[in-house]
Amino acid sequence: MSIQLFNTLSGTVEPLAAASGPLRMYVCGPTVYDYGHIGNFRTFLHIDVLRRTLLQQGIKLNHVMNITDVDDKIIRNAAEAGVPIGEYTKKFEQAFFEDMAWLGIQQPEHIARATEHIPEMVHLIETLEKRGYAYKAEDGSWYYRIEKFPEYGKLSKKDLEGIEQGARVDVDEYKDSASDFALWKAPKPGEQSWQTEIGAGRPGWHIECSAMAMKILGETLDLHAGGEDLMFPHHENEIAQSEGATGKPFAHHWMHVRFLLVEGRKMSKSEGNFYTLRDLLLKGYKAAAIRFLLISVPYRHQLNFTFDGLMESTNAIERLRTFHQRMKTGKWAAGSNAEISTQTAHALQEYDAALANDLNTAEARAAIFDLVRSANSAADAGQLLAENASEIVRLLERFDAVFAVLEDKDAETTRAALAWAESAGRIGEATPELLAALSLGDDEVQALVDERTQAKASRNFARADAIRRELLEKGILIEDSKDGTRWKRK
RNA sequence: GCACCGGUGGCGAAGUGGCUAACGCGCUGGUCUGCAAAACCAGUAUUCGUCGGUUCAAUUCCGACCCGGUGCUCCA
Repeated sequence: MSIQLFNTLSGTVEPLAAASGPLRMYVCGPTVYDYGHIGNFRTFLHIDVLRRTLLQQGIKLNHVMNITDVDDKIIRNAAEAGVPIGEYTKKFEQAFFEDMAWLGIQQPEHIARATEHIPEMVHLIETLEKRGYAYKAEDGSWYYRIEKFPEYGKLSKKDLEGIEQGARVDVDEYKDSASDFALWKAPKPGEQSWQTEIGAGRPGWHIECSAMAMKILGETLDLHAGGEDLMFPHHENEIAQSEGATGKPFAHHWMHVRFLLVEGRKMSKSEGNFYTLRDLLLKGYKAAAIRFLLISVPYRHQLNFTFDGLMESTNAIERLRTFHQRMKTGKWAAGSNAEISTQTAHALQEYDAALANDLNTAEARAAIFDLVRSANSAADAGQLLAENASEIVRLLERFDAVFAVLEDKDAETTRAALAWAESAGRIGEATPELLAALSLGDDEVQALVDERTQAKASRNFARADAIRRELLEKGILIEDSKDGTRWKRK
């Protein structure tokens, strides 16, 4: 089954395929000037969903993500912090990868840093100059001559006149035309710059992606992806630079992930609804729940991120995990119930079809929940047999290869976040409930659970209930069943 | 202002020119349980922003309007 993916360039849903060999995909990564927020991660999570879906279908990938480690904001913030930009960006790059791991986002095959590819960018600018697309301005900056590239605007469906009339493009006295964009910025006093064949300075924002993508993946990519905001001007400029230099299509397929809302409003610092992953972890929300919420709404739809939604995701994951455990560890009679087997096969088919249909994660999720209900029901009625259970476990594993929420690593992740908060002087932001919840280690919990089991055996229900209440106050939930007592962290 | 996207139950959200409008969470009642929890069962939108139009038939197509978002400017 090939996957159908909306292509911004053509405006239609098309099969995503590699021209040859592994699928060459380039993703615009973060500018490492601050901690990543949930909007950033919505994009990277959906790209992770794409990545995992492709891998699940046996498609080999060559996936590159860049790290923008030099730009205006970095220069400004590093100067304010009084540290060299390399030191400044390193801290946030590390935090970014830590966040990615906490959210279960897989590492791409290649990470490309802008500052490590200055020669490639310079070379590309030289090529563009030879072909008449680039010119050097009086101050030593280099610009791209947009009028030389008539296809400019084909991705974002803009026409040049509209852009020029938009008027708010920066007016730079040295440019030939207001809409020309910077390839290379002349040095300013006190700013980091590089001495190169085209003069001293630092790269413009767009050139790094063209240079690194083409260096690592070749002149034509199968897929290029990023947040919807990057469509214009960033991706449009990448196309202009790359196609101007090679005369070949830069990327066949373009994928853009929609922005999210937070509590129905756009997320912004001034609205007071701006959250980094770390903010949420310190409030006691689980990384898995954040992941699940951010991927539950398909990537082309606007997601409304709310705290109610986070609770919903927490509970929904809990239900899936409980079900997974039940199927895995339950004692089932030998054999196979044909009806359940058919339902499982149907769920698998629906699940695969949903993801293949432009990554419809909402439908894929629904297919799984449908099966949860019918299988639980059959299990309660004693009609679910061993073979059915293992089929279902296999299906859940297939689901989890993309959704990655079944394994409970939440306590571990939250402890790591708390350790960071401690070192960053932000431990005060951790909620009392969260600190209480992690105050007991697994062994201590188990000891109390064992004591309660003893109390129950001797019908000392008062003591048993007291222990249960005490544990609940620390966020630990007790479940008695025929097969013994289980516990879990809320 | 111009362009594009969206408005579906208490909340989130899928979807389709005509079958009972998925799925999750929540809530209510029941089964089970020492009591809980988990799980299951039943209930929870005569209706898909508003008003018109096309059609035998529209939530689904068209138009206007209202609301939210995005781009035109740094932004995932």
